[in-house]
Amino acid sequence: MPRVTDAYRESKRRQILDASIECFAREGFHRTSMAQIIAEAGVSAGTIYLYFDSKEQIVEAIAEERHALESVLAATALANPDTRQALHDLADGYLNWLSDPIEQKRRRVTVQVWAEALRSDRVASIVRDGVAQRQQIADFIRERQQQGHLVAGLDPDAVSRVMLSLVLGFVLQQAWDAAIDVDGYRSVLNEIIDRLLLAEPTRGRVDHGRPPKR
Amino acid sequence: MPRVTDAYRESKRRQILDASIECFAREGFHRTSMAQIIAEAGVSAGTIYLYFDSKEQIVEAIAEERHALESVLAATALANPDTRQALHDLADGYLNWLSDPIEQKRRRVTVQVWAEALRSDRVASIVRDGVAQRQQIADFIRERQQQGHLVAGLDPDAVSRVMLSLVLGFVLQQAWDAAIDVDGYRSVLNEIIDRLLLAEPTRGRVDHGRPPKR
Amino acid sequence: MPRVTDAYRESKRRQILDASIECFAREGFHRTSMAQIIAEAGVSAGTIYLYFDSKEQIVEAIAEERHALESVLAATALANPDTRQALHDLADGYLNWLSDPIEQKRRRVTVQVWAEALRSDRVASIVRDGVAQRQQIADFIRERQQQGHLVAGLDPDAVSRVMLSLVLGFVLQQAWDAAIDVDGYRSVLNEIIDRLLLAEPTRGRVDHGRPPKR
Amino acid sequence: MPRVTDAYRESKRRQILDASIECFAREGFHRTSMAQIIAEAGVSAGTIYLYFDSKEQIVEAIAEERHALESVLAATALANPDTRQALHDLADGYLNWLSDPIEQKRRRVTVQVWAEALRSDRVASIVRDGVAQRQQIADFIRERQQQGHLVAGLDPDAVSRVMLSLVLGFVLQQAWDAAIDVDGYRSVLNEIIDRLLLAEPTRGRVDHGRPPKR
DNA sequence: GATGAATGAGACTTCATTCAT
DNA sequence: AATGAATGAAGTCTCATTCAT
Repeated sequence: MPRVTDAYRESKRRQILDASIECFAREGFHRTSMAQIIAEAGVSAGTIYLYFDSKEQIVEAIAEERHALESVLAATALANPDTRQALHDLADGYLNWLSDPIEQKRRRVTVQVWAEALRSDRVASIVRDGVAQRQQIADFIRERQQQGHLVAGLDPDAVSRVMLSLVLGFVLQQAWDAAIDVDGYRSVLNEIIDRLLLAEPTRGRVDHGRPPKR
Repeated sequence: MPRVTDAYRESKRRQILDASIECFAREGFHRTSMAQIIAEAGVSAGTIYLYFDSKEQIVEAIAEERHALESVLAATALANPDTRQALHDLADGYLNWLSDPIEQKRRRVTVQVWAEALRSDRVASIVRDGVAQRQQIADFIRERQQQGHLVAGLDPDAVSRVMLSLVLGFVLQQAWDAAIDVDGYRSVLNEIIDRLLLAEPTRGRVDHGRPPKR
Repeated sequence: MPRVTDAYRESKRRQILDASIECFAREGFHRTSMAQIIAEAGVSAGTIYLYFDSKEQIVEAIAEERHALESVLAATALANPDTRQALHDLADGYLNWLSDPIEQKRRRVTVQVWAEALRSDRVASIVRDGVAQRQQIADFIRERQQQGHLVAGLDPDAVSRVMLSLVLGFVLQQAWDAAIDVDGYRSVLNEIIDRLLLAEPTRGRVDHGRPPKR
Repeated sequence: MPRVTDAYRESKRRQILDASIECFAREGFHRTSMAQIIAEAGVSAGTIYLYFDSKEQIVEAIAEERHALESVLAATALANPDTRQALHDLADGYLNWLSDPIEQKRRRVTVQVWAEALRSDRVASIVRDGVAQRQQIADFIRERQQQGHLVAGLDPDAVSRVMLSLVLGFVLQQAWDAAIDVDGYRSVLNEIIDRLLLAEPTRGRVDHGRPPKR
């Protein structure tokens, strides 16, 4: 069956990747044997190695794919000149994507990629690149702060880290418990966004209970 | 009457666990062989099996230990009647703990435990138990909302999830990049806490740039 | 009527054999994969199997080719009625051939063929046939002994084996170290030939140092 | 079965090496699978790797062993002050050793080691070291030439190469055909030695047949 | 005739665990 | 209690060969 089209190759590659994701989501990278991937993909051992150099490389390909998808979201949402809307869209975009049931299985793999990044330099750099979109958010924060649309005084970099945490943490919690209440999470996220948009600091405006006596 | 004292057994167990954490932090659970743990711990293969039934069980023991430590923090901080202070103390407590360099190596293991929870029911239930302290936070939020110390209208459960995310996300980011700016992160965290303490919703109070025309 | 000419087939066959020799000389039979031969020859996997039934058969074809070349030498040299000259020509012929740089790479393959002969009956019989030219030398020795041109009393068969050894040993040593001094080797060879031509035994004619006292 | 004696370890190692030699002699290095060695040695797969790092290393160990044995011969024989006797002893020593039926199987492995030396740097250096004993012979020749016990005018290095060839060639021929006539070979060897001991060159002393007319 | 993607048996090696000492 | 040599199932990957195109 020589000289196949690129589309054919791509579909075969997809087939292997999908089978791998299926297995990885079920059993984890390390508990998944090539034999399982082979069975799931319905191809022979040799064929897999025609498309990937090693099991490790399959993991990397999946990691890359994951993060490629993510970075699109930020770019489009943050283009909105309405600062509040931009941030809400970003949050909504992520949460909608994350709650897509089709994606949930894949997200289990993402969590494993995160752990794998601690061990594999290659995966680490993929994760680092993926997470680098955080810089877009930091830039956005900085810019909108200068325009007076966002409360000043907060380190844009730190804000972006906090926002990243809100996504990462959601992914983790959802991976552990798929029944997580997305809408509630979204509400709190939006509330945080709105409140961080305030120009004035608000500290001390409400009674926080009995103040410590020291 | 035991042939060895409990203290002896305990110290040997620690020795094995510490060696395992060292190896796991370096190479990950699955890439760490018993032989490596054996070398690191300076005990024999047979001895390890006198203290643990399997490699899996070592992982579980470490997972358990991790989460046992964490749950103390929440309980003490949240006892403070000053709501704002309680939450700040909670955030500070976590961040201080997390930035303890001694703990940083161990946290790499924590991230792997999170991934492992997707595969092992046993680890999953340990993680679930550990994360169950979130309930304490939710309860705290609910109670203080009723007392009027916290803005109403937000689902306490969702708020607690958000707060948990802020911790999980920090741990991840720090595991990937130990040089993360803790103080900046802390400031933003505290700012969020303060602003969430506001009794009044703040939506629309500031100019968010050119509003969308729809 | 063949679809392609014999010349075409032959050139393609050569191309494959040359590529194989190249690879075999570099990596050995067993470490050379068909993929390497395919790459070196610039043909497809399928094509190779149009010309050879198996990798094994390529080895055999090369072994055959090697020994076919060798057997010509002996025949021509030994036709010379001048016994001494015939033997010198034989030695020179071999050594000249063996020191031809183009042939040196191929000789590395010869050494492997020798080893392979221990395993493959087919290769063994090829080597045996190739080495059978030794019989020509034995016959030559016997004949010239009877004519009084060569010292009597030596088993012609054994002499031929010794002469074969001198060639085999040279090939081996040269395969291990291409910088071997050919001319020195040739001198000694010729000296041996000359001295074996002596009609008289020479034992005891020179002082061999202090004789053992037993 | 912990803490075994060195003797135990050594015997186990021998067991594995002997099984390997058996298999290698039968099938060659590359056609012998670890499974075959395992079966022949009667140990488990894991055990083999307790004694050797790889299949390759077994080959190297065998190569080393082969050549270690050989180098003893030369040293003892050449110590004899009677030059003629020394060389005869050397030749006899080798041939006796080589015709020992127990050793014949092992010699089939030696031939493969020679071929392997073309591919593996490690094996190559072992062969080179083993063959380096040739230097002892060259030194011996040089020294005895100076003492007038050996005909001068021949390069000692070349003579030693010729002598090495006589051994290598015998090994090869015997590996191909175990029925080789050792005594005949020995006679010719000794005759060559005797004749090379002559102080006077002998060229031209006998009639070599009809001289070429040029 | 030529191609080269596909095959799948089988290769080497690892490693968690056991158990005789 | 402690040891560590031994185990052997299972893992990843290779590669000679085939066959639809």
